[in-house]
Amino acid sequence: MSSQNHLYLVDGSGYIFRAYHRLPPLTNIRGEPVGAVYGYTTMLWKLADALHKADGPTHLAVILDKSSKSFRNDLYDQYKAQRPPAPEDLVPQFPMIRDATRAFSLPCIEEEGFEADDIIASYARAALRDGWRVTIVSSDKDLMQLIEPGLDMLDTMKNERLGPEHVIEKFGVPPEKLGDVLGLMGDSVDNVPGVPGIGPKTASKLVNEFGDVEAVLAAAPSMKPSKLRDNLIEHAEMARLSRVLVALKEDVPLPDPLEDLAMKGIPEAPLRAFLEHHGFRSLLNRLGTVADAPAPPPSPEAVLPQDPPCNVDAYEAVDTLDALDRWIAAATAQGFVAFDTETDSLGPRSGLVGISLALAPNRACYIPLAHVGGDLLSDNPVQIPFDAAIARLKPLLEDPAVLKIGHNIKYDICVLAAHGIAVAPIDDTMVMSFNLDAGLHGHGMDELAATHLDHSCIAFKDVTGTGKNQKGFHQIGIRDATRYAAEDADVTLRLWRRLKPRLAPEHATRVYEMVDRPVIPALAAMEREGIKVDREELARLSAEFAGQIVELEKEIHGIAGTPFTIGSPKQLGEILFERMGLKGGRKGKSGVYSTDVNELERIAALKDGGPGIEMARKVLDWRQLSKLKSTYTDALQAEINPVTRRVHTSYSLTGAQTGRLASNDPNLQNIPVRSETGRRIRDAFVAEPGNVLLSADYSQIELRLAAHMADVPQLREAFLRGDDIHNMTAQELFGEVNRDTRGRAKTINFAILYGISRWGLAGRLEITADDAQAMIDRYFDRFPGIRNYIHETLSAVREKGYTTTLFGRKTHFSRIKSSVQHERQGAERAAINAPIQGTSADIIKRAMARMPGALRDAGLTNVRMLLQVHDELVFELPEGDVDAAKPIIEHVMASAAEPAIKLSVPLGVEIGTGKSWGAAH
DNA sequence: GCGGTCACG
DNA sequence: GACGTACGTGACCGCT
Repeated sequence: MSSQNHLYLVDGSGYIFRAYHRLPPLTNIRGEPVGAVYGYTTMLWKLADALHKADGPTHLAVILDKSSKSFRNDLYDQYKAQRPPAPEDLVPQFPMIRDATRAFSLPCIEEEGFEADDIIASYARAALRDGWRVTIVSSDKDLMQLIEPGLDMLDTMKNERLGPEHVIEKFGVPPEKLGDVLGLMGDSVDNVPGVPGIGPKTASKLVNEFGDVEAVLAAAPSMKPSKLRDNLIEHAEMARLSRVLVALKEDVPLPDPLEDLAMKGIPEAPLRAFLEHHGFRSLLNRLGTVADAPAPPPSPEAVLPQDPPCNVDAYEAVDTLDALDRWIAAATAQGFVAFDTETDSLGPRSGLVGISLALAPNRACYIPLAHVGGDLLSDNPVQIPFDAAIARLKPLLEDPAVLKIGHNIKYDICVLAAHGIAVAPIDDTMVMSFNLDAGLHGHGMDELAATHLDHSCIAFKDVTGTGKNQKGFHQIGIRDATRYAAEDADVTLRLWRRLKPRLAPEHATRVYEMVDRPVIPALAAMEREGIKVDREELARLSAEFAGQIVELEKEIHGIAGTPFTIGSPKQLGEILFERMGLKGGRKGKSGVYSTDVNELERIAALKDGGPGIEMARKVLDWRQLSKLKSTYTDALQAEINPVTRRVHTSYSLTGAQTGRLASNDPNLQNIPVRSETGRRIRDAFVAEPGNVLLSADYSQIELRLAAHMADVPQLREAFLRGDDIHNMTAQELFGEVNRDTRGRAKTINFAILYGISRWGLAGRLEITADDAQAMIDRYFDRFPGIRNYIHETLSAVREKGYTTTLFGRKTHFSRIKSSVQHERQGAERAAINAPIQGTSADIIKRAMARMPGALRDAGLTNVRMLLQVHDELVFELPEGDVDAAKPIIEHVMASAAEPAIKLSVPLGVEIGTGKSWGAAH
């Protein structure tokens, strides 16, 4: 190894902005936001660890921006003028960045009047003059101008070194010409103007042709007449100014001499103090022995020793049956394998294109099965015959002794089911993450890789492109496909090694193994099955609605006295409240008048509203019909799968923080039912000839759970007797039962489930806040268990940061300690609701997981579960099976909590059948 | 990409 | 005294 000095210059400000946007919003043990600081600390550690290693630093400094003003503001007063202020949960992290740097005993350099980029450039120039090597830790494009022999850049998030070839690839010019390209194209983030109409492509073309900005401007008059020519001439001065603004100043006086930046290794004491201050526990582990302490909550990061970084060039493209057999044998011997399927499109009925496997970090492969396209001949044309590969993979994927690990494995189960493979047993890292960290961050693979592995995955878009030129994965060359696909399996395996050991100590095993994992195969089957939709019926409705919409439009424009876009809240608000002069328009924070249902209904009920009353009524009708047409009758026709001729939704297990499912593409959980017109859409969801649809729904499940969880004897006994619960509440609260008191009691019952506020209740019941408060007090006096439940739920969430359901599902509420009142209050209401909504979700998931087996055991092999709508399950079955299926379905649903949980209230299930979903209700 | 609106439990 | 007003979702639209 040479004794050459190697200076690392860390662009600290750039790093934290990037870390802030890429990493989840973690908080430390005191609830302070530290996501960016955590990322920054691990990054510094990595650098400090590499001291004296090949390519590692011998000298290092962190450079920060001291103030927002620099000499560039004197050149151009608009420089960085429209930059938004830093996000409020990032601001307090800036001083912590300095603390972190000091904890490593590293110099932190900032100078008034200069930007970090200029200081970095000046240090870099000085070091190069002395014959040192230089690495700039940043991914800022301005700094890329500095790249030259002996100076490179390092992107620690992508673990990528950037040399001149990177600049050429990205900007089409070598680093020394980059300033000219940046000057011409400008930079909207820094508010550097550049020349209008010139982006990276045009800029690099011009610079390559003419040399630099001055030469381009000089050549402009002789170009062929075009907008480009005009812009170059008209904005020549802006181009010259921009060229100066993007140039880096390389002669800033150095605050500390180069020699003072020498690294001394990682000093233990200050670093330990810093890590303990923030509770970065796994980093403390890395430091060595941890002081004896009662087991603190495990930190969100890794517990295992660091794995080697992902090496996408280490992955194998499997091109022979022998090679495939070797991978299968190794997986079988090991007893677990992470895998991922690649398909030609999204959705539960997509076509299989290839499969990747991972056995250990960097030990992963991709098995291309259905790639096509001419350029493959030069890449890797050899693919194993599809059927032969499937035949070999099936025993592995079905082997009860080999655990198959996927990230969102429901998708892979769907795809493989099309080829007769029933994947089992399974683990799912996405669901694990959800069961551990719901409410803290998302659970997509890219985000988890960044959080837990400090790794940035190859983006799907970077492989396939976007927009109209986007390719299907089957059109991707096998070399690129292997890098992407095998990396996904590798990352899944790495995530599994981090997340699986956390389940038991963090008490997430129960919900994972008893609720969420078991429901995956049932959901996959439902998605594959789909539901039949009567296209002709939808088309009839679309046409009918279209006619009515046109009529209403004419009438509305007539009342307004001018045509306008009714669907634009902005235009509608101006018509109503300015042109028509209606009073009481409320403007939201965006300055647009509110025109929502409440507002329009208020206008429609005005005594002196004049033409406004007609207007409001017609707009309400127009809105309803437009919504039904665009979202349902039009969109659903397009969702009918041409092969199965049914509609296949996709359920997200991690979409709702409370543990509910979410349905998308299309959403079949919000098909209209409340309005008469909307209900006609449910009649288009039908059974095949000879079959019927069966709808089974839990009656009042959330109120029943509240009665159990909050221990309210009157509610419990009312449910045991089978009484009408809202009547009972009305009797308790108002002493008499009639339509009015029952309606108010119902509103209050729901308000309780949602976390009540007197203001909210007052708004709903149209009474004063004082009266609402009196009603809430009375409710709590009659049902003191509810008051206790709310109190205990809030104490627990404030202390632990999360709520739990009866099955142990956690939902984290990081805003529960927010200093912003409405954020905190919002979190409190959500936390009151989460255990109830979440337990209900747990129960129906358990029913769904058991349903296929229960039906099979009863010999009902033609009964298919199709849909879940939170408290309702929809089945399709032969007419003749209805009588046999009803008691099975009823029993599975009613007993779904057992034996894990014994509820003190019965779960009521109501069942209906009919030829259509509408008729089954 | 965001806010407004509205469909559901 | 201002703030904004019930919990959880997803899709579509207009607008930038």
